[in-house]
Amino acid sequence: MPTISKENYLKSIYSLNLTNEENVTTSQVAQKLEITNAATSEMARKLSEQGYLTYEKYKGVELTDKGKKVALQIIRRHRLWESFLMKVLGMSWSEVHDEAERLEHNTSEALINKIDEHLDFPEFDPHGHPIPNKNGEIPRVPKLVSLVNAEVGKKYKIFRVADDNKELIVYLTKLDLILYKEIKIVEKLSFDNSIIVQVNGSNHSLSEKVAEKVSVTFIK
Amino acid sequence: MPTISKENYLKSIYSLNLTNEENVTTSQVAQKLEITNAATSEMARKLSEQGYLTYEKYKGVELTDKGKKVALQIIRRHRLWESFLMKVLGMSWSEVHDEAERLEHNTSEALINKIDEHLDFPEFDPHGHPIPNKNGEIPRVPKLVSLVNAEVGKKYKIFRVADDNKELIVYLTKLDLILYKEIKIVEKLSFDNSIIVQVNGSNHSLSEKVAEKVSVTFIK
DNA sequence: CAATAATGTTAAGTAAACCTAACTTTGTGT
DNA sequence: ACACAAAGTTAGGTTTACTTAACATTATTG
Repeated sequence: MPTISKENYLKSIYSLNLTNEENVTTSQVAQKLEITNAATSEMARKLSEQGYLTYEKYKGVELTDKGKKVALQIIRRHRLWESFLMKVLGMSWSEVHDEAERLEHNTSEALINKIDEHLDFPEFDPHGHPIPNKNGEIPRVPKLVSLVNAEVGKKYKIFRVADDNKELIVYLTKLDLILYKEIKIVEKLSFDNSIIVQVNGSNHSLSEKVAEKVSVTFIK
Repeated sequence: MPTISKENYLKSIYSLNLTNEENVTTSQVAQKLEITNAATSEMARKLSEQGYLTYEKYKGVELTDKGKKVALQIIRRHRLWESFLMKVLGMSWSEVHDEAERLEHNTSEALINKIDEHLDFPEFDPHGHPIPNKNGEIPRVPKLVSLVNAEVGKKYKIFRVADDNKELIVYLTKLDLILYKEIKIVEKLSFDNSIIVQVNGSNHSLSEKVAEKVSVTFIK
């Protein structure tokens, strides 16, 4: 069993890999985990010794099947906990990420499977991220567009919101920009890349920073 | 905030203190936590430096109000988690202790209060232990007798079973010696201090070791 | 294409929480 | 009461996961 710290490295590498063309670098991981590059280099060496990833100095890391398996397990736990805390215990969208971040490392297979069952095996978490099943298989996700690339005049449904920023989520909730909400792109302002969207009949301006964190699916 | 390790020391000291006449000694704590006396002595020094307890060399430790507060908080989390895992997620009596042992250190105030509310503020956990409330107040417990001291011919209700031994709980469950079950003391064998009890009309012999772990209330 | 900036690594040090082994204090039995 | 056993403490060592500072490699750019 990897330690909590190692689980966090593997999880970070997995998710960085999804948005990376190239190999994940040690400093990307360091930034994500808010630790020094030095710590990451050292851990990369250890994790590769233990077969969780391959590591070439100055070239970055890549998860092995063994490493991916652990990462997917942690991601599964995280997303199921988030779902459970919201749906069963009524915690708020903005609270659940931090809570799940701790619980995910302290949850047995038996417990997480009970939670999965209790929720009737959900495919997506409250932020729109797919939940790996018992075997680490990930549900198919519809074609997503980042809100920054959405087209003016078209309608979209909010499908995913980054879950790692509490304030962002509080802000979006306040605007009723919640999951599965339908929105229309009213205007895009090229001088600052902000976007004006229509929600519930009223318009809101979103900065580029915010729009980057929201993914949508096109609806006719 | 104390570390997980420190939380465990404080919790152990608190519960040892309940059954102790004298001060809790470092080696009692060491035994309970399955670590060496050396580690416990050192930790006693640190915890007293930090104001969680008073420590006099060779004389043992005593929790301060600050230390008691932490201990009660952890105990509250433990017992609420146990209740929740059984009642809401259908985990078994024997599974929940170990699970709660991990979760108790990774649960925010907000979450534990949601759980408390979801369970409608229970007073006792599935093993019969009282659950401290938000303010650390402990519900009144009826007069309990250890099963080893129960009297032949009288009837009792099972009120508490030690939760720290999985096998014991599996064993008792198999005999249907579960919480709130009514039993009758049929016989006590003085040569080995074993006890024969009647449950659901049939008799079972319990060793002294087992009987020690069960507390009962007298019923007329 | 060489200088320099940026990125990444190594070495040495720290804190927490343990360990073993040696030592000290306390309790017990005759 | 005093010798010895039991209980408790201290000293020194280990592992994990970090840190800072110095060093090495790779990328950029003038």
